[in-house]
Amino acid sequence: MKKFETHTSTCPIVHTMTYIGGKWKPIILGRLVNGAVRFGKLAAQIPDISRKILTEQLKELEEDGLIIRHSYNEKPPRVEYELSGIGQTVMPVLKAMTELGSRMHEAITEHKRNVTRAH
Amino acid sequence: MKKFETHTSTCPIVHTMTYIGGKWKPIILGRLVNGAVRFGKLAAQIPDISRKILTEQLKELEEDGLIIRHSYNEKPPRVEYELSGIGQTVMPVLKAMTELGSRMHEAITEHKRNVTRAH
DNA sequence: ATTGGCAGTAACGTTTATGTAACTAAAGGC
DNA sequence: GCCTTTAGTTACATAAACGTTACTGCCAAT
Repeated sequence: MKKFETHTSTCPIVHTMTYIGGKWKPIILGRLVNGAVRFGKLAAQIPDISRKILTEQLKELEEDGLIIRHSYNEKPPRVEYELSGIGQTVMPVLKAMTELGSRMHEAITEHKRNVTRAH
Repeated sequence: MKKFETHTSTCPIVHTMTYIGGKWKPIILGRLVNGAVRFGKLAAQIPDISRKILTEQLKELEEDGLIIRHSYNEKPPRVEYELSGIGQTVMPVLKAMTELGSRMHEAITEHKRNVTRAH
């Protein structure tokens, strides 16, 4: 997503989109609500995300302070990601998105079926 | 945003992102919560969106059934957009995003200042 | 000696999203 | 006749986002 000009804007929704508006970020954050998760487990649980994109998104989330990266100096390596204090504050949005998703998907699917049938 | 493979996914957050995950969609929907708004007013109220993008996004929202387009046959033309029933169900998400945005922006700004100072 | 697992990185290519500028129609005012 | 207004459209261009493939280091097990 092309960056907003955050400094120009005062709209709170613009701010929210700036930090968690990426295609994958809400999904990644949603996987972390139950505690720290390893890199490999994230990659396995999120369908169709490439490791490169996952790495990039995690790095951005870390730079913004939404998540914390724990790197254990072991072989083979072990790296875990967990929500920070700031990251926890996103949970109400994730919760609302979770509650909305399935119902809205059904409603829209039916809406489109009706539109198609109408012609 | 590249489309998700919605049919493959069962994650509600993925569904939500599919329909309102675009850069501008939550912002547009946020402008409609207080009733129908004309095209030109939307363009004026949303900073930095081009008319072309606004048109496209409105068309997508209409196809998904989130908003309703009212076109009055006048000269010069008048077109208004308003939230549909499905569109109303998005409001909890918009509300959560609104409440989160400003506070998160401040928190992240301070976080980054600290990181920079630490070196 | 070879293989496997983990958490990446590098180089490269494609696709979407977004942006700019110019243009349209048709009525009303000057 | 000419200008203004509204809600777009068209053609063109760029910038992000996203993806694939191949590669790395290091230890343990086979």
